[in-house]
Amino acid sequence: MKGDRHVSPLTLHRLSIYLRCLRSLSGEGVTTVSSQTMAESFELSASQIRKDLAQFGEFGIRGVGYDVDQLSTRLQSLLGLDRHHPTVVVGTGNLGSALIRFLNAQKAAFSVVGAVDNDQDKIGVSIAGVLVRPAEDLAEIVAETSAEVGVLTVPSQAAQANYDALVAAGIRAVMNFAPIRLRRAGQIPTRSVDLRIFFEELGFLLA
Amino acid sequence: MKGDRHVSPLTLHRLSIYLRCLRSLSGEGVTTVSSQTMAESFELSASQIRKDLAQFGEFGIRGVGYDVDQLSTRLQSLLGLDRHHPTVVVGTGNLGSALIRFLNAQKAAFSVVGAVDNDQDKIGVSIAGVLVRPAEDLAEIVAETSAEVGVLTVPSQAAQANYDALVAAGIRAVMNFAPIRLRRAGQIPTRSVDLRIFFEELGFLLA
DNA sequence: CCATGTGAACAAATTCACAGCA
DNA sequence: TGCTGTGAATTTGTTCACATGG
Repeated sequence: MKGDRHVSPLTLHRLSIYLRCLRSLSGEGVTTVSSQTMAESFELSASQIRKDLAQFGEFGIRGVGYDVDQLSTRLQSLLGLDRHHPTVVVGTGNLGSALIRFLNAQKAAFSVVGAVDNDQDKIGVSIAGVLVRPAEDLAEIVAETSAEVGVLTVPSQAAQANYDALVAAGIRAVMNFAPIRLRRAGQIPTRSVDLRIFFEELGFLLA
Repeated sequence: MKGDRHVSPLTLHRLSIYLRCLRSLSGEGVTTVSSQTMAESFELSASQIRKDLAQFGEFGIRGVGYDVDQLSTRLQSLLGLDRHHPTVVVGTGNLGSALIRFLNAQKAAFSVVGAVDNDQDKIGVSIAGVLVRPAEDLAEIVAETSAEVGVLTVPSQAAQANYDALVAAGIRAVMNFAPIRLRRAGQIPTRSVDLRIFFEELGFLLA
């Protein structure tokens, strides 16, 4: 590793993709792979794979390639997937409840340990084993569960207030699905995913 | 406009963001906005806004700025949002049904006109007014409804086969939510969204 | 040998800075 | 005057090509 430089969002995104490819290879029983083979199989660029990985250390063996499982493990560690990240979901509508089921179905690093909503009809209901509690309990839940990640799946009008509440409650990162540009509070890493934007991009390609 | 050059994915993504910002401004009753004001309000870059927009024509008035509604309309047209894109959903699990409800809740360009699943328990059920039919009926549904867009929300093992089925049925664009790298069939625009990748990126930022 | 890791060459994207127009 | 639209400068990202080492 060469002094933990800044990692570009593009590289970060590709690290996740490499991990997905490696898992797929591992599932097929492949133990070693060269950047070239990987590039051909998954429509990537061989030199880019090498450049991306080289930022974090020397993972390959010259003349041979990369050990699939070893590299996989190393990437998981880089992406913090070898640690558990307790997650709370704010807003249990269609998307919120789908995400709870999605995240808890796969036994992965992000598991949902709490959920809140302000709709009386939803409070008290359990989704994939997670009890939906009133929005006022948010800070309490974050404290009780040591939740690190907050998932925002509330309507856009409510997004900023709930974001601020998450930050105030001491959450360490936020994943926002509300279609709005949040005003950041502090230095909390925040990732916004606007499903409508993906569809709109497709709309352009259709035109 | 200057001879319809290639539009970079980054620019395309930002066009969607600009549209979101303009709608928000319009909702606040703002009628005119300068690139600078917009940049400050939404944490964007003023010169980048101008560069991006200038690719498609001269939308602004020097000394004044942009007409919010006019630019909004123009962007919608660029993104093909002034046309209707009938959409079919393949796979009506958590995410699939959430997307059906999501897309049909907002009266927007993408509305779901059909859905298929291969689970007997789901076939015959209606989700937000959309009847779930057997997977075998896919080609028929695409033909009946003139569906342009296919949304893939099936488990990863089934994704490639269903993708191929969509393409064979004559779909014009595919939105894939299965966490797999699809092998493209033909020149069909295809956009993949892997929710796990967004979480993994957040994992890195937490580490 | 063969494939990695890397500096050097190239390409793309962003920012700067200002001419030109309402 | 004030803000757009745009070439030029800069930064960032990608590809190339090869020295290096298992």
